[in-house]
Amino acid sequence: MPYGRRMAPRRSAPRGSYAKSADTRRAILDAAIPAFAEHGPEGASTRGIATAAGVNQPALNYHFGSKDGLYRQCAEAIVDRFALSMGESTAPAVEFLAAGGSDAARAHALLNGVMHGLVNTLVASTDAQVWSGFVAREMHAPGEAFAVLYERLWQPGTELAAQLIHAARGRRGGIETARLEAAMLISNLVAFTSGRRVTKKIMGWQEIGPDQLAAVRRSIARQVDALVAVVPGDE
Amino acid sequence: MPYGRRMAPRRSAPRGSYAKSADTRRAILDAAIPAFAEHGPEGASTRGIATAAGVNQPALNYHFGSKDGLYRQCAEAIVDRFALSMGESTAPAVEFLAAGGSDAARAHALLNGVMHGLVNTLVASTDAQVWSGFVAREMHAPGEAFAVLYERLWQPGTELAAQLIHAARGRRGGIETARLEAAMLISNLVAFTSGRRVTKKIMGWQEIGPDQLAAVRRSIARQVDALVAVVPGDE
DNA sequence: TGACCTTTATATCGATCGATATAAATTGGG
DNA sequence: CCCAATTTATATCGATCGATATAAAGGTCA
Repeated sequence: MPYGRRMAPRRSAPRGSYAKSADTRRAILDAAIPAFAEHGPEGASTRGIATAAGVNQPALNYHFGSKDGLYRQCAEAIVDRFALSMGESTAPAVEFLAAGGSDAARAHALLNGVMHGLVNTLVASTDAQVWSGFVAREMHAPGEAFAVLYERLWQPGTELAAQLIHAARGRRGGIETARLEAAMLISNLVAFTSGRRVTKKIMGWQEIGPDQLAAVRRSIARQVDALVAVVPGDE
Repeated sequence: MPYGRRMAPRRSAPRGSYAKSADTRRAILDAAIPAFAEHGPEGASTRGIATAAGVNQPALNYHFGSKDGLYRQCAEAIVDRFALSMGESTAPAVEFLAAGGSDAARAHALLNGVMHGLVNTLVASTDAQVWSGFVAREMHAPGEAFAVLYERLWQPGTELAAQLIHAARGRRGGIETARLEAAMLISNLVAFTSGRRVTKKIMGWQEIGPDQLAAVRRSIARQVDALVAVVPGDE
């Protein structure tokens, strides 16, 4: 029986050097992420994703095992790409905190840098507009990807901002309050990710260009300044 | 042919006094809203909604015409309930603005009142946890309900907050900036609606009780104070 | 109470879903 | 170049989807 041998579906990239396979996987992921973002894990159809990716439908099961497996890999891919985009602005902040840095002014500057990078990644880039639908859905209705997004995105991101707020206050005031304020500070930006369409309509913006980005950065910087200036409990 | 006469499905409440029908409609809506919120308009099944509502599946088509018709009515119901919950805190603010009020301190107080009401409605109430999934999804992936939510929820809500910010600044600074800041101020609260699960996990909160609510209100009030204290362009 | 309208329940249709058995084509190591 | 492993393509399965035709029950008012 020379042909027709059945194979167990793969769950990870092959060891061999079949280069084409990696391209197919990438094409499927690039089609699946916007599909899941728009229609959700239940509403998106494997046939639709396959057509958009230019492959046939069983290719999804072959490369990712199942629809849920593909969904999980989409989450991993989103986190990887987000981390890649944020690395430049978070690396010095992580280094500063790991060294136990206590220079409040430097912490303040690093916090501004991280938020600047976050605005670039989430507001200026068009990729994040696709990711945000995926991420927002998983946040409200936890599914197969919740653990990945929490451990690698939400928790470390919020904690980094919280530590920087705390350090910028000279380590005065509670870290719990700093965490809450970090979560709310980051939440501001959903007005330009998930809520981008509504915000543009309300603001009468045709697009989010340099002028609009500058306005967003000004508003964020003002919030950071106000946040750092007040030590909770001291008021 | 005494039985089996076919009827055109209804699209609105019947004129007569068949009281039971209103109960059925309400039961279907109360089952449909969380179903749509969790699984989306495509992922939620009419059979699942019917079972949860304690009715049979064709009842949905009979009372709401179609799945899309039910989805639209869910949006209307959510906006109605939201408006009912917010009326107490928005009414005096609307009145103040309609009268062309120019007392900046009063505008500041009214803005605090509106945000206080918003925290009560979105963070303290459990209903909003269900609504938020519905609303957030429609915000990112506009569907049958986008127009209703925009015209009756997002646009007037943001505009009210923007006008109050502007008035609290003594009408100095641009109204556009106030609109942007209003949108971002309100966005803060998604950390406790769509993002409630993640925020609770990050904060280590078992529940959002009086202490947690007070912390949220403090943080919002500080943001409002900082917002009003700075007139954009004057810095 | 009887005629009529409204509402609920049953059965079923065609379409589409995710998954898989199977076959064919492609690729890389010897 | 050839054999074996990998990847892609075809066909089809059972399950579930939204919708509707039809039947039965419940309510209203003369």
